[in-house]
Amino acid sequence: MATPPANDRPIFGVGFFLSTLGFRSHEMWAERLVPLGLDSRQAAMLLNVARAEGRSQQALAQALKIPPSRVVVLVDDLERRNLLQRRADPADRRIRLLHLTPDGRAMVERLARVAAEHDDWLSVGLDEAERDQLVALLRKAAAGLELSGTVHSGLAGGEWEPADLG
Amino acid sequence: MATPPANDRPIFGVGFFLSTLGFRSHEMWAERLVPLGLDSRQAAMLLNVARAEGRSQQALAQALKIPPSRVVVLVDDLERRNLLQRRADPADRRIRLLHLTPDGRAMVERLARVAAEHDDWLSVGLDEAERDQLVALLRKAAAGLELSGTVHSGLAGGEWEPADLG
DNA sequence: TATTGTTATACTCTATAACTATA
DNA sequence: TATAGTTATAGAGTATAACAATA
Repeated sequence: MATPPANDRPIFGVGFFLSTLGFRSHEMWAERLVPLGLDSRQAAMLLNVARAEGRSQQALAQALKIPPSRVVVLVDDLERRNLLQRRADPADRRIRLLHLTPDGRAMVERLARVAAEHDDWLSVGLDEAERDQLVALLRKAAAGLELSGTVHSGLAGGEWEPADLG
Repeated sequence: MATPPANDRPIFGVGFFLSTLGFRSHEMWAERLVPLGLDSRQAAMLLNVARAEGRSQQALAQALKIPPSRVVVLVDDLERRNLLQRRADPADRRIRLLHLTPDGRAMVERLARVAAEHDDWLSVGLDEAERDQLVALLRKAAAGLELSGTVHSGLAGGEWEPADLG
């Protein structure tokens, strides 16, 4: 049978559950970050830099889709707390290269643990097979949306920029 | 085999994809509402009232988890545009009962069509079986989270408050 | 002249708290 | 006195635009 006409379809479909669960996931993620003293964006920044140290602030702003002016203050804070470090680019002195400090690297590991906890919490209603299935389907849906626009992705290789994590 | 230790688990799991896709879903949903002249919250309000006409503003505020003061201005706007109507409660004159106007009902039907389009768009990478599977898994995950706190739900009966739709 | 990072400004949301009218 | 709705105020978060240094 074909897809039923719009009016016969449930309002509570993919979009509804995705938005609702996504919202709740983000909400809870932010809560888990409080003890770490991190903003969800700052967490994303740390993970992003961890994946490619030596990024410029500009690149980061683009990946996270936030204005460069906002990156400044967030990096300011991370630098003050010795998690991130701005280094000069010998080739172009306008650019600040972002690097993790040892504390920053420790924080990234902590983030990985918290993310795992978070995932467990999110999928508490699912058994292991279902959880794998869910991730696979979400991945596929994301690929179909060419989400590279929103979250810079190289989906083909299974690589994701954690731009919006949180 | 058991769940692997936190540090060996991918950062890009359920939480990441749920947040990312949920965010994108909401973003696109809001875009689709622009031509209708609706805010995502206003859309949720209309759907909410459609499911139970005669709700009070207070009840609506609780269901949508937004302060009553905010409900006022949103209802003001919807009333000005003849989509919603405030009626006096004969039993308690403090209360305003919310009802859809004929225009409001037409708008709800339009919303149903837009929501169907939106769902199609979201699941463009999936075939029909996969899409059904995804909804089922999301539903199950939502049930596991006892999401009734965030989105007032009677999940058992498959009934959802569209509080956070969008 | 264009670009990186920065600072300053202005604006949009949002929540909070005062206020009124009923109960 | 307590509650529904409303109004007013103040605060957070955000983007925009001006600015300085370098290319």
